[in-house]
Parts: sequence; C-alpha cells; structure tokens
Amino acid sequence: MDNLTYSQASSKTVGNETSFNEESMHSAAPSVKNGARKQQLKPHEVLFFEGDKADKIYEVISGVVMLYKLLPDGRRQIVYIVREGDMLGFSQRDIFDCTAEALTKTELQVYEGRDVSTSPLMQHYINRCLLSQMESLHEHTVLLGRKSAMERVATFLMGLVPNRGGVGCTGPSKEAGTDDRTVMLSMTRQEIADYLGLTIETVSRVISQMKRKGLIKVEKHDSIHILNICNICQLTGMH
Amino acid sequence: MDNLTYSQASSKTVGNETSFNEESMHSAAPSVKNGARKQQLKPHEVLFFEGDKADKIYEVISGVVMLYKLLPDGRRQIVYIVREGDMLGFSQRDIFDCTAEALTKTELQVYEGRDVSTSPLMQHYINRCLLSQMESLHEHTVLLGRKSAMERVATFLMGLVPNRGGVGCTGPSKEAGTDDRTVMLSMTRQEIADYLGLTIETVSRVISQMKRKGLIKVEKHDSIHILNICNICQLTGMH
DNA sequence: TTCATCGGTTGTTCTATATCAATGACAATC
DNA sequence: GATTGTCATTGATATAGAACAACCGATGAA
Repeated sequence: MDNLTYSQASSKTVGNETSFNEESMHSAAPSVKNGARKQQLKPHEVLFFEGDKADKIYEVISGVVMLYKLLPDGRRQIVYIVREGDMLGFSQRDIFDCTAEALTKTELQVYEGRDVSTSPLMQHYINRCLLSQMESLHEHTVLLGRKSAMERVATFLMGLVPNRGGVGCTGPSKEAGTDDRTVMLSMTRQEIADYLGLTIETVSRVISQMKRKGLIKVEKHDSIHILNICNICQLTGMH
Repeated sequence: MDNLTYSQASSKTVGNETSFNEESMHSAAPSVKNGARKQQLKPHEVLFFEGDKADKIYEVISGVVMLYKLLPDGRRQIVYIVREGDMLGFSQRDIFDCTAEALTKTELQVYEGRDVSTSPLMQHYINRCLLSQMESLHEHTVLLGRKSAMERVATFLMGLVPNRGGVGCTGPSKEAGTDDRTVMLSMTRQEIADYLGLTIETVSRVISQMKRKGLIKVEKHDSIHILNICNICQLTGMH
C-alpha cells in the first residue's frame, strides 16, 4: 500500500483562474527541518526528465518551469506551466511522468521525498496544491479538446492577467478609466504552440490578427500589452 | 488558509496505464465512522453539476461516471472517466469545477467533507488518488493536443484493456497463442467524441476504418472485440 | 404491422489549421 | 559591419477533420 512519492501540485491557481502570489519571496509550504535546500536553474535547464527516479519534490520560489511530454516522433505537449508558489515533482509511481524544464531563470525549494511523506502538514499542503492543479488541468483539457486557435490564444493571455477571467472576475476596477495590462509571456512562440496544441505559425498568425484588430501591442516578442482586458476575455469562448 | 473540500482522485490508474481492481466490490478507502452512506445512480443520472456546492466526495464502488465541462455555446468536453475504485467530487474552492454524470448504473460510497478533512488516513488515500488522476490527465492532454483521430481512438481502446499499453507493458502473455480481448465501451459515440475532442462522425469513421482493416469487430455498438491488442497499441502514436 | 425514435453510419463539401517555403528582425560573434 | 543563428512573420498550398445531409437498423409503442 505504500511506495509514496509525488508528481505535481500548485498552491495558487495559475493559468486560467489566476490569483497571483505577490508576497512569497520564500517558500509558502510548511518548513521541514532537514531538507531545506535551494536550487537554481538557468533558462532551458532541465530539472528532471520523464522516466527519472522521482525522489524529491520542488516548490518554485521564483521563475517559471514547464512540464512536458514527448511522443517518440518528436511531437511535444506542454502539460503544465509551474509558476511562483506552485509545486512540481510529485509522482504516484517512483518515476516522473513528465520532463521539467525551466522557461526562465528559476529558484526552487527542494524537499526530499522522505521528509514529505512523514510530515502531515506538508501532506496537507501538497493536497491543496494538487487540487488546484487539477482544476487548471480540467480547464486546459477543454481548451485543447474544444476551443479554436483564437480562443486558445485569448485564454492563454487571460491566464497571464491576475484576478481576471476566473469565476469571481470582478471586471475592470471601477475607478481606473482604462482596462489594460502588459503581460510577460516568458515563452517562445514554439513553446506557446506546444502548450496550446497548435503550430508556431498558427500562434503567430493569431497574434498578428489580434494586433491588426488593435486588441494588443507586441513589445519585443516576449511582452504583450493588452489594451482592453475585457475584449480579450470575450474571445476565450467562455462568454 | 483553510476552506477545505476536494475535487478528484483515483486509487487505480484507469485510462491509459490501466490496472484494474478485481476485488473491490466495496470501498477501497479507509473507512470513516459516521458517513458510511451509499448512493445509486441510473445511467445518465447527474450526481452533481459544475458550480454546485462541493461538500461531499464519492468513491465509485461499481459502474462508470464521467466528469465534463460545457462551454456556453454547448460544446462539451469530458475531462475524466471515473471507474471502479476511483474517486470524485474534490474541489479546492467550495464548488465543483465539473459536472458528474453516470454513464452506467453506478453505486457510490459517499463521504462527508467534514469526515474527510479530519481523517489523516483518508487524506493520505485521497492524495494517492489525486496523483494517479494527475498522471492520466497529463496523458490525455498529450492526446488532445497532439494526436490524430486514429491515434486518439486507438489510445482510448487501449485504455480499456487492463495491464497493457502502459509503462510496464509485458506484451501478450507468452502462453496464450492469441492476443485478443473484448472491451465494453459503456459510452455512446457522442460521449467518446466529447472525450477525445472529435466529432461523432470522425469517431464512427475511425472505428469503421479499424473494422475494414480487420483490427476489430464491433458487437452491438457498445462492445468491441480487439483481435490483436499489440496491433491497436501500435496505432496509439506511442511506439 | 406500422410508425417514430434514437444512435450509428456513410457520403459530400467546406474550412480551420497544418505544412512547406521564403523572408525579416535582432543579437551575438568574429 | 559582415556573418551566423535564432526566433518570428507571412504567403501559398494541402489536408485532416468538421459540418451538413441522407440513410440505416434496432427497439418500442400504438
């Protein structure tokens, strides 16, 4: 009944129903006596490969990590984007089911499997994280199974806007006359394509289309200025 | 830090890396004193709707339940199929993120949220279940994002064959000269389509194609005889 | 026995997105 | 400041799967 390691979780929902974690410049998880080790990753450095032995779990202190799976012919699907406050590395079996690779410079908190499985507080925290990731995954499943290219990209952009587009979306704040925001993609077009189940060309074309319609302004490829958040939200297929 | 209810889990991996649960004609989860209630569902009876208050979790004793989400224009995506030994009903927020509907006559074990959050054993069990579901979801994400219609249907069929197609697949057992099996779909073509991100017509055509190639025999729509499991496995895109 | 219903199949046409190919815009290196 | 490499954009064309439509076969009621 017990060969217990893990394979994924998030404390804050990031992705579709975003709610960012402004304060956490250090671990949000309950501390564990021994294994309080930190680890750094450079952009595109691999933390672990699918199939590696899973004996540690990680919390993202800062930066962004992607989890992906490859098909034998090279097709790639990014299955989850792990952001500040999220966790990764859980597995039911004793091996990782995905590859984890940093998108940006990243700092991680490392927890040893043994520490985790003996700490009820940690268990409980992980549990909460898992539930949050599960909801994001469900949402992403709908995106991949049923949404058009335009809807996918719009949903992706909304996922980068904190506290908007989710269930409790309040709309634009009353005071401010504007409803704009600049979001950092921290992903290449290829990575976005592999996340959204599209090709790089389709992603590029949809972004150009949004540009032409005056919905967004692209600033050095990695940063997009959304001129009216509600307008993008209307394109997600959820309204 | 604590408004704790849940939203999903599975004790056995069902779907891609299958490993069926032959014995469990009763709950596999640790028993909880008070809330040991059972519940029956008729085919296509809804257990709960997306948005309903989430205060119970369920274990499937027998039968099959689907979890799905709807877009406002009626597009549906089935995000998970819950089978014998699996659990459902978890949520991080206090509402369900999916609708749960029985595919077949179903018997459930019902656990009250309060019982769950106070039982460490239950917590631990749920945790294991969540990890298993997470892996299935990752696998399904690859299917929806990157696989062709034929690969999707082949993967779906393999998911109905216990102990085959997974990481530790042993291939056909040495003794037996044959490598066939009859699987029950317990889903209509429409439901399969909504699970695989296809249309009903495409599902039907792919099944007909497999029939024409002599890979399968269809018996009264709901039951498919796979003549050579390895042959189907070769079509999943994972070899 | 007829009729209606429901789920499934098959044919035709259409279209969104993939694929293939060329060009552009930087940034890094020599 | 030329050269190279990487990533992105744009155009032309192909195609897998969607959409629309007709039909089929089993079931069940009148």
